[in-house]
Amino acid sequence: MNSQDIHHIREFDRFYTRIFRLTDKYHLQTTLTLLEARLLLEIAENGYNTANQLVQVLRVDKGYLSRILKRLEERGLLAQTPAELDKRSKILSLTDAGNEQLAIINQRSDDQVRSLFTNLTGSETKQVISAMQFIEEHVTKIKE
Amino acid sequence: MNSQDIHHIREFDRFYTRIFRLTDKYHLQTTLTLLEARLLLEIAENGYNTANQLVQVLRVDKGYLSRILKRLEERGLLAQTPAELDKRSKILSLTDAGNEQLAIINQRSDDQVRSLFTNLTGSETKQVISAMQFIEEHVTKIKE
DNA sequence: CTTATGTAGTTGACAAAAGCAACTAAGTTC
DNA sequence: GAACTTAGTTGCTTTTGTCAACTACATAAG
Repeated sequence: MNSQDIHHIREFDRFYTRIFRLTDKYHLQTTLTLLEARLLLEIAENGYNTANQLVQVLRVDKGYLSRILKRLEERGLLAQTPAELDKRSKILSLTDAGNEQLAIINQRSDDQVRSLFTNLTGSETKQVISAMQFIEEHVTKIKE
Repeated sequence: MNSQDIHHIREFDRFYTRIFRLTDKYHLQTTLTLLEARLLLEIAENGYNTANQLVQVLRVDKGYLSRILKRLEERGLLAQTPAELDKRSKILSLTDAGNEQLAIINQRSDDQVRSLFTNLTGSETKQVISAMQFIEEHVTKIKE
């Protein structure tokens, strides 16, 4: 891999964080932080249902996470029920209110993605998505 | 744009931030934060040489930035010389020590990019880069 | 010229986010 | 059942980021 290649990739990285950081604002106009929103999503849609799993996948400090989860619970968005198998851990799930919040966030996030692509034709959009999938499939091969 | 499309794009977004966040650590093993490293880069390589320009391009609070620049100056990495044209502003430039730090960061960052791609063949790498460039060219059309 | 208005950067006060380490309670190993 | 590991909690601290007020300079209008 030559230095031109590396240059292109780092260039893309800066581009990406600049442009798509807009998408990071999807939690605005709700009362949730970015991380809180992401937690709801991971719990409800990606099946991560213990604090420990979330620590692994989001690489966040467990103490910090513990507090955030407590806050979400206090706000009635999250339920933490003691696990039967392993009494040290708690099973996380969204309450109805939590699911509603998540739906709002998803809606807003979808809107923002849509607005990022409004200037593209249908076929350009398809090509961008193909490009994304190509990157995803190939770069995922990596061990962490 | 249909909901499948949106799903793919959001999926890519999560993928990207998860994988490439590794790259965000390029400042590690130096004493610089991510933002500090980025500032050095923008000043030395992208020609942004006033605090105000950096505020625009990186979208950071000017008070916060002011403090960070002061810290970089105190550490001998940055020089701030009063501008002749507009005495309110200061022209930013890296000291030799600052350029050395930046070189280290660039080296490290390059290494990390390289390691992200070690499992790809040469032609796969080329294709990933093409995909990145396609995304970059098309999604940049957007007004902010 | 001088008054009004705008701009670049600084500073203080504060709030939110994140990290670290010690701890509890429950599981695991041998 | 003693030694060790693991899931989550709590107290303490640092880092990061926000906001508003302020200074010094710049620019435009009368």
